[in-house]
Amino acid sequence: MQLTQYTDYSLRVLVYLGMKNDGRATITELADYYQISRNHLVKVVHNLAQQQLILTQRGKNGGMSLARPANQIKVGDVVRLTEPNFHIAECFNNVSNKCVLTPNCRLKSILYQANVAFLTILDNYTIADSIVGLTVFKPDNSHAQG
Amino acid sequence: MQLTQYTDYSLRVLVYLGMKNDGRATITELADYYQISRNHLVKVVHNLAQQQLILTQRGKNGGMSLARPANQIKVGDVVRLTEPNFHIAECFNNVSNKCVLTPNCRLKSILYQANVAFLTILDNYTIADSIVGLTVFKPDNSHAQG
DNA sequence: AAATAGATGTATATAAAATACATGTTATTG
DNA sequence: CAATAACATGTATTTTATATACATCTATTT
Repeated sequence: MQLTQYTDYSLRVLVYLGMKNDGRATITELADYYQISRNHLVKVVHNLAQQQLILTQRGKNGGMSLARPANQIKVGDVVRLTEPNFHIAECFNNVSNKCVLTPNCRLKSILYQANVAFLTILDNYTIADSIVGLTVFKPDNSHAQG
Repeated sequence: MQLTQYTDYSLRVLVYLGMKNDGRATITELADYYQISRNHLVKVVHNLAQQQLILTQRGKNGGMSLARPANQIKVGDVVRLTEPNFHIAECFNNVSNKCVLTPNCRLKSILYQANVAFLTILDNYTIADSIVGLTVFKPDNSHAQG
């Protein structure tokens, strides 16, 4: 059981923006920081903007920023808006489902309850909660003795 | 977010065994009933036997049966024993993790709590609970008027 | 011994996800 | 108003995970 890297990257973008003093960043800056594919990030950022989780600005001095304060963005909502589906088992996909137990099987509602519980926990936290203890740039210890 | 079909099939095997009066079945019987790949089921069944969730018997009149009563097999345990991993995000995989936020990021513990909540719900149910209302063979309504 | 059924390992196919590439659009700045 | 910076968008390719197929072995029963 895992979330897609797409969702992972989406969360990291928001965390980075929350960490930065000015709250702004470009895709290139993020790709460099996380050492991940710039091209992939382009799509992640585009989706975050479509979902109104961030604001983007094209052109020179453009970039992105959080659409609202980090403490008002629930982790659960981010996951709901970025994860492609929550087809926990085949029976959750009405199109491809071929299980002969449907619709009498109780497993589906059990799995659904578990999925709800998963997202409910994430709803108890915001991007701000994820950031505690993090800073974009490491503290300046360059003058400290090795 | 989804479980693998492997886990889905594992659950279906246990549900089928729980449904049957004699509690016994062969791989071929299951593959026919669910209309799924016999070859794939072979691996599912083998794993279920290794995890001591079912007992298998080779040879003529062989087959499988539940290792213990259906009401003593938690859905959560089945999922834990069949799902290949619970790497909710990249940072859960110590081998491949390259996220620069590790280990200061709080997201990992938030996602872990959600994963625990997911499994905890499944621990509240057994294979017997999943079966309620199910029978292997449809009730005989052949004499009823259309 | 023959037939049945699971055990096991390897190989292939499929599907999903991630990544790369090409080009377009918008905004700023000098 | 031209040059540049940065996001937008669609398509193609690569990679990985998962599912499926195949071949052969071992065990059990009759």
